[in-house]
Amino acid sequence: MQVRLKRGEKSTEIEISSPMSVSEILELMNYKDKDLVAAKVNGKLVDLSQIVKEDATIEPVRIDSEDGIHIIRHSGAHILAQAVKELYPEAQPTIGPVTEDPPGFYYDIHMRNITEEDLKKIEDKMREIVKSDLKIKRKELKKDDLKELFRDNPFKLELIEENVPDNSYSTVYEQGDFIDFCLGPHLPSTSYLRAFKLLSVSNAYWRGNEKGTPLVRIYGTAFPNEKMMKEYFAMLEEAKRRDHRKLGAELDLFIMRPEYGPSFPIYTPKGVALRNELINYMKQLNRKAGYEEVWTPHAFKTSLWEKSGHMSHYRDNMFLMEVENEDYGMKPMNCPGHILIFQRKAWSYRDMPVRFSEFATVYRYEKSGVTSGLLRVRSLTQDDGHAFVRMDQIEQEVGKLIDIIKEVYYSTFGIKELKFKLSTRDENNKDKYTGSSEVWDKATKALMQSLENRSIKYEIKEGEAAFYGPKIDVDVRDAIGRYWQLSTIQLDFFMPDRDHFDLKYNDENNQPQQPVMIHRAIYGSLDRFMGVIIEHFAGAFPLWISPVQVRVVNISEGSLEYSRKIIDLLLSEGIRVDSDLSSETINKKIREAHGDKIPYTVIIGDKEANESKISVRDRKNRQRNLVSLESFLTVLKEEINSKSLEIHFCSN
RNA sequence: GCCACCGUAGCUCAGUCGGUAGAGCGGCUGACUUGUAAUCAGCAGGUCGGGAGUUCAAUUCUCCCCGGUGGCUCCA
Repeated sequence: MQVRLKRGEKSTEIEISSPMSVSEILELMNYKDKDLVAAKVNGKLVDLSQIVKEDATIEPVRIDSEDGIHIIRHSGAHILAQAVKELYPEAQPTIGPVTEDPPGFYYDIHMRNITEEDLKKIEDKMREIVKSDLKIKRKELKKDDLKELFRDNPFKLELIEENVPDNSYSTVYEQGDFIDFCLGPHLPSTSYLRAFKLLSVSNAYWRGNEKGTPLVRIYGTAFPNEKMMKEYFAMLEEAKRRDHRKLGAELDLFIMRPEYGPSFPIYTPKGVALRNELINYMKQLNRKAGYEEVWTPHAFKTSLWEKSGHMSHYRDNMFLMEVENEDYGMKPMNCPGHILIFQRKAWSYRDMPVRFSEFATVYRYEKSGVTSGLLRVRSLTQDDGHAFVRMDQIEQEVGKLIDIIKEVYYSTFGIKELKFKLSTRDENNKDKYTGSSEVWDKATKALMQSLENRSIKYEIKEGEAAFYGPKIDVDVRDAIGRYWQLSTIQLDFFMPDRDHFDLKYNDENNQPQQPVMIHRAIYGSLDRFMGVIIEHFAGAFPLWISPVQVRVVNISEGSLEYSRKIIDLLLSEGIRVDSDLSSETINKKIREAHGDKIPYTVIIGDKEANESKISVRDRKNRQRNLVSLESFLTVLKEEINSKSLEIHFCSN
């Protein structure tokens, strides 16, 4: 047999006469590497113990390669499970996958709840296992033998039943007394786990089903060496500094008073300055896209929510109240209100699309464990909008929306880490959905087409469509790696139908037709979007949304009067200005301006006052002395109007 | 909602092996009048998240509640 060893560009070949393992072959070829953990044989990732029986190309997989790291973490999960089994013999391991984001692994185990102290003990036990350098052995077993082996573990039995066809084989991995049902590959032995740490304990459910068996989930991470692990933790610390909850408090953008309103953010003057800029920008885009702005009340009688289906589908998330024997509900969504506006008159096919937009605060009761800073709250303001369109207008309308999303995220805010998702119907469970198959297929195709026309990469999430229609969602990553949904474009065949609001327009033959509703939001939740951009800019906002654009500081009391004059002039030009005219030192004032991430600090001393000039320092430590106020204002206004992502004045 | 952890001054945190608490920053007052990342001094702030229990005594121990943080199908 011909065996070729491939290392990057180089390759060498030998001839072997009988089947032998990868490690034997490598030894034969004099390939020695203490960082070798696995190999790719003809492109397939396998253990070093894998027997080669035919012509093959072998690529060594080192511990610090992408595949190597994956294997370390996978074996880390096994060692974790082994440690748990040794400490708690009654524990039943279930699944233990590698996670991409955050980088690491977890193992879900059916056992009693454990505390952080227990976690320490488990980690110590893992170190023992690593130290004793147990060989990790792969074995092939028949399905029946697998079932016999795991007869005490119903979870593994379920997995075996599900994944291994009758009468066929699958693999287990054995290290010391521990054996796990697993496809592998794994490290050659436990001592290769050189840098690892257990991170946290939480609670998960078997198959993610809240009514299923609760499991203990233990999170950990592992790296090829201590240095890489340290770097990772340092990076995490850095990310925490961007956390919008921390920055929101430091920059005085919003507060929370959980004792009075858990997860109801309260916006302070600076936060509102930022919000207003975001709102004005979006209102302008909405107008350009043909949306007419409307306003609807914050509560309606439940009769409206019954008609819209919210009382049957969304009741648990609604704030309900009784007033004078009548039931009311705070609005969790705006669609029914906008439908009432649509219904106020008769429409022609020529009028379509009809579009309404509203910056509307909605109220949703979220379960106590799922709220998080501004990213998931119970009162949120949506840049909501609804377009009522003809079937043939879907693709164009959706395309326009995608263009807006691209403009807002990519161009205006420079946010590139977006994930587009197309949620479609579960093809095996069509009864769950309203509307005909034909309409669904057409609509899904239209969504797909509008994404592809703009060469946007997207994931298809089959089965994640709402029961009333397919949708496109845009997710973004936060400072600590979690993804949150921002924009959404949802098609809806449900609310316009005869059983609900029975919406109509007349076609060219004067026949009544049912419009399709497009629910859409670009920021999604303004609150969430604020959280995202606080983290994205780490609080150093572009000038146009910066709550304080300019701070004026004086050097000493002598320049007080001239400082006040400059403040008034800036204010009269519509610049958001604050000042520090206290008797503190200039050193301290500058330090604080930097801490507050103020874009421009205007410094006024005797020199400036005498020459009727100003000096400007920016938050990047750059400075221009003795310039005219006019030249500064020109640049300020240019940066504000162009929504510049950079501040330039001090760079020339 | 479930699991773990957490809740001390406006903020960040220390502390009490059970005897009702302390620092820095911030605030206020005064002195200093400063030229580019913390001037000095004094003062005022806390029913130690809420409730109940154990105890001569609870911020500290126990239980309950309220909040916060992280996690809750990235399938063997």
